Amino acid sequence: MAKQNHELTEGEWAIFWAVWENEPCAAPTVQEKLAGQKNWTYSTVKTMMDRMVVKGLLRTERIRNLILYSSAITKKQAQSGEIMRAVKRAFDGALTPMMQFLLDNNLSEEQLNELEALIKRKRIRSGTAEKK
Amino acid sequence: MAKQNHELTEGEWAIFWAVWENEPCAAPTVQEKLAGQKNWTYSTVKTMMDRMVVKGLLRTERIRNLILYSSAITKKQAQSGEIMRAVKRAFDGALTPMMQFLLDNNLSEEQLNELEALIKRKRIRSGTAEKK
DNA sequence: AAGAATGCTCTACAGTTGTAAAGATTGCAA
DNA sequence: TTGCAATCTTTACAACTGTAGAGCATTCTT
Repeated sequence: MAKQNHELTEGEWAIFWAVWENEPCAAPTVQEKLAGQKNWTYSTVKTMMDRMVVKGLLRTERIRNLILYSSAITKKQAQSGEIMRAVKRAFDGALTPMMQFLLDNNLSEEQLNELEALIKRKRIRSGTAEKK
Repeated sequence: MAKQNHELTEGEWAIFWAVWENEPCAAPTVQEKLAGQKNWTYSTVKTMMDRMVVKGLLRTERIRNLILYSSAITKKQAQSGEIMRAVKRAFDGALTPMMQFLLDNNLSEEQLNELEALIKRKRIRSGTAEKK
């Protein structure tokens, strides 16, 4: 499988979103899906995608004259990588301080409630007893 | 104040960590503090710092022959920006899905407990009643 | 078969980032 | 006062990223 810990650029993220929704898909498809959001020409999209293939982020499969691209990393991996990148840079690699920060600075009361509910639900799902 | 939403690079983060701990401080100081972690020469550090001044990330004050640097954004701002960047790219800008993701993928049982405790403590601190 | 579409390949270029050598300046010590 | 040490200034360069034009190949249409 593809090597972990790819730091995706802004452009790569945009392309991935389109690819994940449509893979396997051709470069023109990606360009169309992105139009409006990113006003990239076909050339631009194709160049970036080919670079991503070299980096091991996308895979290709040639069908006659058409080149189909697929992601070489899952959305989850990418999301996790992005979070890890933030944690590493901004919180010296420690997740809990980042959570603490979010709690203190970014979450509304409503989001706190939501979060608490998520924790409870997660405990139920995974059958873990709450520590008294 | 400095414009918000600076996307800091890896190198800029490294420099900021040193500056926040020592400001106002001279470039050689930063280089020394970073030695071991980043093996940058004085030239490298100085170049980056001067670029950061141009970008409005650092400020300078000249005392006779010495140039002292200070941060133009707080650690909090930078951390928040880094998180927002991750949320924007990897979670389409929505915080709660990111929290959900963390819960599901990155947090251990122990961290869940810790998190729950943090929420409770925060509620007490801010005097907000828990919604029943 | 010829032209139009469609998709691909090649090449290019400017801005940013990491990286640093070389030279200029200046202030202190002998 | 003369030279060394510390610091600053200038210049450079390669890799990466965003951006895209120009031309080539293939296939569809009439």
